[in-house]
Amino acid sequence: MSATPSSFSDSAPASSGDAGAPVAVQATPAFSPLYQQIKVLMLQSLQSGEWKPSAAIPSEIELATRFKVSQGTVRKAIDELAAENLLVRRQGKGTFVATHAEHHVQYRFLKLIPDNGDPNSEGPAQRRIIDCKRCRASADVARALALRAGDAVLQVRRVLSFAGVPTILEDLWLPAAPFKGLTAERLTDYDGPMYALFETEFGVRMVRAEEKLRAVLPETEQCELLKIAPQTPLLSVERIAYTYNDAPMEMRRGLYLTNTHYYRNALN
Amino acid sequence: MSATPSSFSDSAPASSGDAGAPVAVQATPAFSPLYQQIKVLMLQSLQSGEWKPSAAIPSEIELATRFKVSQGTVRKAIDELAAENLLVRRQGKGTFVATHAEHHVQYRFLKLIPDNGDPNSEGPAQRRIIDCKRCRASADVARALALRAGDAVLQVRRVLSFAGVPTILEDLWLPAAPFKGLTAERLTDYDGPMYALFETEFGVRMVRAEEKLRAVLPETEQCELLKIAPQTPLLSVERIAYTYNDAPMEMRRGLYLTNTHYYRNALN
DNA sequence: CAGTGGTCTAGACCACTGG
DNA sequence: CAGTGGTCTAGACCACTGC
Repeated sequence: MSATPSSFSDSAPASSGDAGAPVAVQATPAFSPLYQQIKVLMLQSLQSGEWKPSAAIPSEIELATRFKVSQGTVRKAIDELAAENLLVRRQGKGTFVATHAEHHVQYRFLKLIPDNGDPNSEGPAQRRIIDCKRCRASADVARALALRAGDAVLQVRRVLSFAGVPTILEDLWLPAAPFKGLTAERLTDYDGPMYALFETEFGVRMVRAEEKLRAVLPETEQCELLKIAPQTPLLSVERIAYTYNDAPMEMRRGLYLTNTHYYRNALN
Repeated sequence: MSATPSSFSDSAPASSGDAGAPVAVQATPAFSPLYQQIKVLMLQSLQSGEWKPSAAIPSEIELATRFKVSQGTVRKAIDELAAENLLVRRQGKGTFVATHAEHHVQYRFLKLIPDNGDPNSEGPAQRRIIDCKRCRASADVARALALRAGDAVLQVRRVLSFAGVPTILEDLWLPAAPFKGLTAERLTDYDGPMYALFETEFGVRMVRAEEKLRAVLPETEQCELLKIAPQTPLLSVERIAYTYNDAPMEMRRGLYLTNTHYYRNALN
């Protein structure tokens, strides 16, 4: 390495000392370590589709020569991307783009667990799509998805059952543009997590999500769909899921029956 | 470095398989990288109290010479401990033992947030200790705390209010032995998070926790304490908190009013 | 066996903190 | 200014995978 590691990004040196005036605040000196810059480049490769879900990315040595840095530096970049669940390292095999399919746990973002604590004990959930229609975004949905109120969105409603017992009622909203062509039929026919379908069919990869939980009482229509008595308390889970660049791509509201299941959370 | 890095640690393999049988599974070849071994040593220093909460630990160079490894190796050990929130790195100053006190966020484990999303907007919670008594562990509590049913435990009940509105009703159980001398008065007088008091007064540091969430309806006594109407749905939060070595040290059951607050969770 | 990620080292230099 | 954590390098070697 002969080139200076600081890369571009610093045009005029700002003549730090200057004189005369207080020169305002000069917030961040905008120093970014090399591995962070490389992380950004790798994120672009992910986002652009150069590296596709479940595929292997180039080896560390290859990336090191491509970016003209040492192996240790790309390693640190990969480490961070792996910590964010964007990449998966497999010793002896390579580094792979994370995916919602083939992920040993069926639903990575679903934290509802049967009382015995073992998500595998009851087998895969039965999914029933109730509705999938195109409509206009309400103010709430628009805000969540960073759209304008009235923009076209897709609304999906479904019920998940475990061991034949309806347990989750979900409504979800998607921006219409990226999901053009999504129908109830495709949702029903697809065998696997919905987010896996989004990856393979629409090229939209959900990277992280935030949930807001509340205890609520159901409305009568919801009682019918879940086949429960009125006044049964339900766990309301409102989720916003993000793709790369923190762009919101899904808003979802689930009602969870917590008689035989619970929402598990780990605090660190 | 002259010594082999693999260290001791493999005396009698516990003869897990027992006799006659097919020799069992021979799980791990028991290879442990150097930095993991050092991490264990550092954990011992934390657990033994050699390094106290909020104090600085020795510098990386100092630790490197003490453990006779390179700085990079202790660095990796510290990195992991920092990722687990056991240590806090501060560039230019040193590495410090994490603590529940002086942590800019008042309650590190409390995920209930006001609707506006800003935990600071309503100031500190008002705490009212209702009860603190010594009693015998029920089967549930005993299992959670790894005790025997009937063992002595302390039971605390309290109410947290925000802006004068009762919002959280909590019952919590502690093993009596480590918390000998805990009284309602000390709980009331102490100004700061309860876990901070546990650190300074009893040398018990809570390291992580697991929560199980459900939606429930309150009993009449609970309605009175929270000053709510019957049939108000509440978020039930059952927590088990662990100290070092994954030893459970607290079982807690909270009832959260989610009219003006929500439980926030981030999924990665 | 070759190729991949994982560990470890030694040393140079940078950025931040505080006296 | 000295001391701390943070970055970066180059190279050696180890552990794991699959052919």
